[in-house]
Amino acid sequence: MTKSYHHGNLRAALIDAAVGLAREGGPDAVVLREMARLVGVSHNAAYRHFSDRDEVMAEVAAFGMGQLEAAMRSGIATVRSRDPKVRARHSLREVGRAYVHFALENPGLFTIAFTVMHGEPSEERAAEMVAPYALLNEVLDELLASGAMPAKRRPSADMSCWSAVHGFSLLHLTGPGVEVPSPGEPMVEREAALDDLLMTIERGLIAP
Amino acid sequence: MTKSYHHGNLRAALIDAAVGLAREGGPDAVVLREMARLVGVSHNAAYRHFSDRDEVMAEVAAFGMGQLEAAMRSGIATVRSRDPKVRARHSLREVGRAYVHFALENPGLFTIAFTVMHGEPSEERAAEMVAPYALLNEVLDELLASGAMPAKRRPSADMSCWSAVHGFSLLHLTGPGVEVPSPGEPMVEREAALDDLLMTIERGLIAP
DNA sequence: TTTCTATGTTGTCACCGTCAACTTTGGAGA
DNA sequence: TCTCCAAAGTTGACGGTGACAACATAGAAA
Repeated sequence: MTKSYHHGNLRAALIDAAVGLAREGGPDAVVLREMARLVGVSHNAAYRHFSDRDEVMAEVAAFGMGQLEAAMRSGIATVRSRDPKVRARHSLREVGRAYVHFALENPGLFTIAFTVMHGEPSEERAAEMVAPYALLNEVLDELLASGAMPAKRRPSADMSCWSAVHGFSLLHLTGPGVEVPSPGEPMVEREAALDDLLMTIERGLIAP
Repeated sequence: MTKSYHHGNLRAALIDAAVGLAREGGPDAVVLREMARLVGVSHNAAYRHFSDRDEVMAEVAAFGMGQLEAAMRSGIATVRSRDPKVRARHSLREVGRAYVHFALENPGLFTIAFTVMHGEPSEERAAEMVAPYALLNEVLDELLASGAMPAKRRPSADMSCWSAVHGFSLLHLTGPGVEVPSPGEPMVEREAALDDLLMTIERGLIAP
């Protein structure tokens, strides 16, 4: 409460502001001075907590990855099937769907999460950044264990699935000629296209 | 030759410089003042030929799309098969491979080509921006005509294929945890993963 | 109570995109 | 051939940004 000279936990507040900016305007909207303004602190205050703008971006990216992972887990949690094969296949579909939905609903965060950052992150941070990828691999392991997918397909399956949903997301976010859907009809088409994509990948992994 | 006051075709020269900067440093490296410096003209000279930095970026993007389309055509041109079905399938693989290779070899151009631009482009420019997409559709039409792919798959096939190669490209350019390969061994793994991706999509489109 | 260091602040610099006002040039019309 | 004018390039300025350095303050440790 003491809003005197020392803020208390400025770092967290700044990250919060940065996430807000990121949500609204994407990477370019994350401006150190604007963060400071939002928190009610002078420009340069951030430099006591971050060495760099890049460090702030890394923080936002990590947050975004966390949110993405959570969304993917929620997607998996909706699967009701008991039969292992069916369950694994449905799980794969739902992580994919959740991935795309998150990207389309959180363009700014998603974009920043997948923006290169040159600094070497900590061990823990590195793990955080690949959590969604790790989760996908869990689902694929389940698919393999259920016997639904030939073993030889497993090694490259992660990259294939990830590529598909990642590409679909980005094309709909920044692709040329891909109509930006105002909420309504186009959403339906987009969902249909997503369904087809997910089924195509699934067939590709499972077909003999 | 007359390098006096009037340059002659400054616009083209500036675009040239912009493309060079884009190649080396990606979007952020395209700096109006640096372009002017490279061409040997004062800052602000560009404003006689472009209304905006965005307009320059649009020009670079269009150039990149052109290069991408050319690369894809070259890929198709390598296909030797005569049998329609085989030929169509190989063409699909090779456009995909060319797409990814272009992206990985021209990160800056590729990135800018897929960067949103808010202004309404001309009719002609719009066509230029979707040329790679149009080319993919040609190949898919061929695949359909050859009878290799069920007709009901055709409508969403474009998005599925495009998503896959686009995602693969971007994940390898900016993905977290995807090791940046110095020329050598990792390239081989990457090519193997790409092969598997292309085959997975192909199976997904063709499997009954 | 004193002091010392974390944390914020003020001031400054270089760079960028953009606007406005000025200058030069080469070609169209007399 | 001469004149003049619009197109093309220049100079100068403004606000905004990330970063650095020097200074100020609070709050805990001594």
